[in-house]
Amino acid sequence: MYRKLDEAALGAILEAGIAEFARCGFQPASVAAVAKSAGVSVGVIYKYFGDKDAFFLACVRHSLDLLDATLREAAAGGGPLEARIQRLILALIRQSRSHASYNAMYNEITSGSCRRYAGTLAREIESRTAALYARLFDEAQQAGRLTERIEPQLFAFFFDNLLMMLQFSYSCEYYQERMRIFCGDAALDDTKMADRLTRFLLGAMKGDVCSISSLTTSEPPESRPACSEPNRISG
Amino acid sequence: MYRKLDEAALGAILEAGIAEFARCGFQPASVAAVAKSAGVSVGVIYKYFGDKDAFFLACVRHSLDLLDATLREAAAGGGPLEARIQRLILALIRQSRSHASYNAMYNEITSGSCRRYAGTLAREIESRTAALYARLFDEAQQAGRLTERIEPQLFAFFFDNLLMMLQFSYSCEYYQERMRIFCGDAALDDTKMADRLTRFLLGAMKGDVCSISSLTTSEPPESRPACSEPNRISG
DNA sequence: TATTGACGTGAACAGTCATTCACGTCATGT
DNA sequence: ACATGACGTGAATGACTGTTCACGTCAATA
Repeated sequence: MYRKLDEAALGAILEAGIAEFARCGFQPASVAAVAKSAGVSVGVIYKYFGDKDAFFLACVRHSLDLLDATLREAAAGGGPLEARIQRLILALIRQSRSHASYNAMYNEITSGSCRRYAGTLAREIESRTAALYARLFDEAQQAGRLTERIEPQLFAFFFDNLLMMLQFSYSCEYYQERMRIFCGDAALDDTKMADRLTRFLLGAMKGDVCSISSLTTSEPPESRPACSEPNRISG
Repeated sequence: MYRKLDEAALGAILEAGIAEFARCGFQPASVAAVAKSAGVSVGVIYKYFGDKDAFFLACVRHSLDLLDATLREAAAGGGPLEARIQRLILALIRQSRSHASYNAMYNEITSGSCRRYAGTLAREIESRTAALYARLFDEAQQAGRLTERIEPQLFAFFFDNLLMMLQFSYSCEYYQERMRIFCGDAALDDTKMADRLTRFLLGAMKGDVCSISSLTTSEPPESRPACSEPNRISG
């Protein structure tokens, strides 16, 4: 019992930390509660991680590794773009259900009490997916699969916005409740949700070549043939 | 000085509260700090609002009123659907910039330390927009302006997801940094951002009538004519 | 087996914060 | 001008939490 903690014990501490931070947020999380839930004394957390701040960052990074693996696995398979997107969405939904704490902790990271980590963590967390998605949609655009009327980075941004909200919707209480208000029972059917979001995204990728002529436009990336449909219906 | 506080003074306390809750989150927010920043003693906050929980709810509701007004105003004008959507987006972006605390507080509401309000607040906050958007897209679908392949409520859900993330992206530090990572300088141009998101949404509304035949489909709301384009390009 | 010291333990400390309430102040009514 | 009491004040209270460190334990070594 008085030997250095092994990998598994440290992992258990990190898991307990993730659960606690996800449950309360950074500041209200209690180090003593983490220690108790992990079956160790507070002392070891300070010996191994320094202080609460460093422990928090360790928890974030630990959860990042696992999320990364999920993402990579889901994105790895080949196949048509549509199928890949749908697979990614479904994987994220399922991962959010089964590892709710991980996603809930992400939500906590974005909160005000983590303000001083905002820059660092945003860069650490988002730059990977940002680059990945930007490349994906850049290639799609070159292959003529993504409308020329939206820059690939912006498309990647909207895409990730939808994915993040979907993850929160399956792992944080507030967002769960919100999804139920919006979708009713439709929220319960993972396959349906993934299917509809895929359709939504594919529609957005194809773009609407008509009916935007009247809008304020700022340097449209490319002009397109005129619209062949009735122009608009005011509602 | 020893008269009952007037409307303005109470408003100032609520504003100070919103700023504090937005800055730290619920638990770390200090009632004493709010009192100091509002120029009153802690006592009055307890006299007028009961306790910290009740004060928090009062702040949320106060900010809701103002947000509601913005939303209603932006949604009120007529005109073509496209223009209305774009106007709404632009209004939300500008409102997020000018009243960052309000949106940042929303983000805090979704956090774990507000768990016990999740149900109540979600219902209070979201049901208005949820119903509004669902009706909007229901009408659009009946007018043939929204693809039949997505249920209006789900479309409204995705729509609001995008709007929420956009608001956070202009008011919370973490999301601001994230947006910069994804979009670079494009994030700075409000008109451009509103324009691109509008295009994205209009594309999604129109839907992609092709190329989903290979996907897992769950009870597609309606069948559509076969696609006339090459089917897919694997990437 | 005796010794050693690396290691985890958890009581104790210092600081913070929500909440209370005895008190001082001043607008009002006479 | 005085008495009254409604009202805000802010020091005090009690609870809680991050962090430390003197101590006990036990695996390894000779």
